[in-house]
Amino acid sequence: MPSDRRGLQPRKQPRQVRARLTRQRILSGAAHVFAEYGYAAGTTNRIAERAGVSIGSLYQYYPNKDAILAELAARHLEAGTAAATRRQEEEPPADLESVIRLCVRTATENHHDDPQLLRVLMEQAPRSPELTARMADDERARVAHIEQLLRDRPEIRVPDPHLAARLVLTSIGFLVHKLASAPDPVPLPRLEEELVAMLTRYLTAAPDGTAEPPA
Amino acid sequence: MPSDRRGLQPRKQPRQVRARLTRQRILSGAAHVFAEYGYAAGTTNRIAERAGVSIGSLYQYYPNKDAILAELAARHLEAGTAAATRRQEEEPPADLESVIRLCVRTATENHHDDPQLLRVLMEQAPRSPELTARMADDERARVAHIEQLLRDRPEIRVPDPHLAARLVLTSIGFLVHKLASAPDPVPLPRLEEELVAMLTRYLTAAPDGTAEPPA
DNA sequence: CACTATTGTGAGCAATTACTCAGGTCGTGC
DNA sequence: GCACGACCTGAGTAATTGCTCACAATAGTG
Repeated sequence: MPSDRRGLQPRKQPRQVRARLTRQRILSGAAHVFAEYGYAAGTTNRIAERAGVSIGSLYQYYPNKDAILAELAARHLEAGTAAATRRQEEEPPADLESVIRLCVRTATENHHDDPQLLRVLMEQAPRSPELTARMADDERARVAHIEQLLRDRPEIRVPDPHLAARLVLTSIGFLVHKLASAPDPVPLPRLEEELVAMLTRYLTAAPDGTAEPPA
Repeated sequence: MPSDRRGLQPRKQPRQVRARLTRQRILSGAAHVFAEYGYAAGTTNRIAERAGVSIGSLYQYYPNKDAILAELAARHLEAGTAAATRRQEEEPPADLESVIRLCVRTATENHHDDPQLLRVLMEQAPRSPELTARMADDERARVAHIEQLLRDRPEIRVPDPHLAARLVLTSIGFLVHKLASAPDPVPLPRLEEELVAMLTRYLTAAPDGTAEPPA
């Protein structure tokens, strides 16, 4: 099992349409194979076969197996944030509950795309420094965003907005993923309601145990 | 990579003390190796070396690599539930907050044991039917326990106790694990406070958005 | 057409892996 | 002491893996 850190950049830029198509086929082949077999058992030969491309072609565009997952991850993150910002611009959330609901919706859509692949991505991220960095950056940005939002709203009663933001985002990201793809899955609409309820109550309740209704 | 499902039962029962010691050394060697290298890169030869035991001895007691992880998981689960029930008998929780706090404490202790190994365990569980089953059973029992507890307490205002129990337990299990071992880790006492706050508010608030203080 | 750059191929190599087995060492009861 | 079973050893095997490379096919250009 070689693959001794050689960077994750593609080793060759496609100059013809044919090549771009090949790259695309490799990527979607990899997505299917990783989702079905997991990362370890998702061999490069299997990916090439599934993509309908020779193993040599695969290695013309990706220096190693990690690079394929890295690009898959990059595209996923990019698509996710793009969708989130677009949606936020279309319909700016009025109250806290709407903000939370928007986050939950984003997570559920994210999950709906390809739960299996998403799991592989999250599992493998900690073992690849480049992936970890990318995902940490993304997470940091989202946390900062929510944190600012919490600071701006007077109805928020929480001692540490930063911690609260982390808690909220981590909760959403994982609970959706976990409970929606459990052996006994929770229906997404139900899950959304409960999550929104839990988090808004957490954020708007006063520290002493009493609570106030949202403004 | 053979290992074609041969069952996870030990292939030989130790009859002498020497053998029991060997088994123990293999187990703790495996715990270290899996924690350090992950499951895929935690090879059986490395485990044997770390345990100070020959590879042949390893395969006298474990039919394959999966079986080692399975026993590790079984022991972990067993220890966890034992500790939880013992603690619950020592000091029966009075109010809801105490119940939640007890759950959180159990999770943090669980985490404190060996965060890395715990991660490997949770990652690998879905790929091994036996492991999945065992962990699912454990989870079901804990959920049922909390669910009953929620039903017994009048101050709980939540539409579906079963879903609420799942949500609470999944939240605790994962959030502790994730936030305590993040690159920027949240101090455990802080995390405990916030988690307890979040979950008690969720469980005791009335569905219409107002809330009542715990009885 | 010819010539070059780009793209595609797949047999096969080097490394690694889970796992075996023939034979040795140790403990235990007589 | 002796015999027998329990226990341990580790070089070796078959299979798998990520990846290379010599070559073939195709596209672009004049």
